[in-house]
Amino acid sequence: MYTSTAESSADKRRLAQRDALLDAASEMLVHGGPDAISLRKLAARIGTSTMAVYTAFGGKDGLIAALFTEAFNRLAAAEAAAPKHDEPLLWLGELARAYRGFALKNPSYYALMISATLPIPDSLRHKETEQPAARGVTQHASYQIMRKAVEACITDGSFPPGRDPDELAGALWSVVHGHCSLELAGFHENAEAAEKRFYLTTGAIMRGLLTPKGLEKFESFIRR
Amino acid sequence: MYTSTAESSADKRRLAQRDALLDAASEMLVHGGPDAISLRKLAARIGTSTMAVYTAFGGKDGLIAALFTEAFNRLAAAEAAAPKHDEPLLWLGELARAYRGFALKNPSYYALMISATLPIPDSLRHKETEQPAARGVTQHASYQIMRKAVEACITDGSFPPGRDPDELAGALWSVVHGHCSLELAGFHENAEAAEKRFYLTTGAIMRGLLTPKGLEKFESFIRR
DNA sequence: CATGGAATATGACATCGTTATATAGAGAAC
DNA sequence: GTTCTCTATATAACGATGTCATATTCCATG
Repeated sequence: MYTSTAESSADKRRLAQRDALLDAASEMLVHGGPDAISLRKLAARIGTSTMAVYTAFGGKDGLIAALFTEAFNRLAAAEAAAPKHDEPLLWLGELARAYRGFALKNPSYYALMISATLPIPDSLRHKETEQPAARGVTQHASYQIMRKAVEACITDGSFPPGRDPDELAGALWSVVHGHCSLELAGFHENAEAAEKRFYLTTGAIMRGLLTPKGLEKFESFIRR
Repeated sequence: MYTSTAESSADKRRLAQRDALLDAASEMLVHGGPDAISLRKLAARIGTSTMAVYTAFGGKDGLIAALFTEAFNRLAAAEAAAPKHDEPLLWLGELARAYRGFALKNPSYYALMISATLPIPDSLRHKETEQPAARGVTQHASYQIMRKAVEACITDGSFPPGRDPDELAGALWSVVHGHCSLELAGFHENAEAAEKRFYLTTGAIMRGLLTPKGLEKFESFIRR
């Protein structure tokens, strides 16, 4: 029973409604933000009752948690869709650009990812796993893609050899996330100024991490 | 009437209860996070009714907005309490350390500041001012202190002359905020690893922004 | 076809923010 | 000092929310 890979029609129906719930919740999230997700309205939208959310996700917290992983999956998809140049440095730049593009185009999803920063998110932490929300993000594809690009920059000689890829990727993640978080909050004057600052800040962290050789390449790419 | 600076006893009573409400709300925020703030429990705690919140703040949104500015005031106080060395670079380092210390010691307040990142925060934006929450933060003391340190580093020659202080301060703010946001979310393995990453990341952005002279000074400070 | 178990619908419950209305209370005017 | 007016407060109600208990329905299995 447990190891049965052949999905019965009941399982298919279950998964279908789970997807329907997730899609509708996603639509509500994108349209009105995290607070706009109401179980009653959600159930009414797909013509069922609120109990469906409990059987599929165990409650609203489970639904939010599912949307949380959905957010990271979409981020990973956006990064995977970024053009992958042969030049690792250019690839890394495209990944940063894709990250910001995702944040700007999906502010509600990004807000949901950020909201897990709360000390007591109640959405993912206090369930079976006591661990905070972002723990384990480094295992996710959204992070691993950036890590791969960083590794390529190390073997490329753009980043110092022997440097921990996670340290470098974590630093870049912090910078990109910090900028996008502030930009979405309205920190900058306007969109153009924010974009200028984005390249300025990401450029600065790169200059602080690159080898002389990598820096030379980087500068040549900048002034192309 | 309007220009009367002499506060009547009614005004004093009003301000006193406003402070009482804010203190109790702050306690609830620190204790249980933003979601733990209930107008009913808050009113019961100080022995009044929920209407007090409406007369003092206009509703829950106004209360949250007041807590939001309170958060920035506390951050500014933490930065002002940081030791101010004669050496601007060291001062800047103390400010970054103080920022992280505030975030780690006041996760609920920091979460409240972060929660304003939402596209529709409903707490500060849709009222009289349509502007997002973080707009105008650059006018606040918490930012201006860092800006002053950056300016000192420019006149000091550590940062390139003619560089826009707001660009530099904004970049540093992005980096420090990004790291703290991820650290509070549980991105890092443990506290020691997080601290190491903090100095690594902030060091990298500094290296990417400093002049050769400033970088030399910076390196000498690092290996002290 | 019959049956057992899971999914769902319904309704109740506690809680929340908000608001209308009534009451109390404090300062102003005489 | 008394009265009057206006503001603040208390109370209760309203709509909405998440959650859960119970009853019903539906479907797969024997």
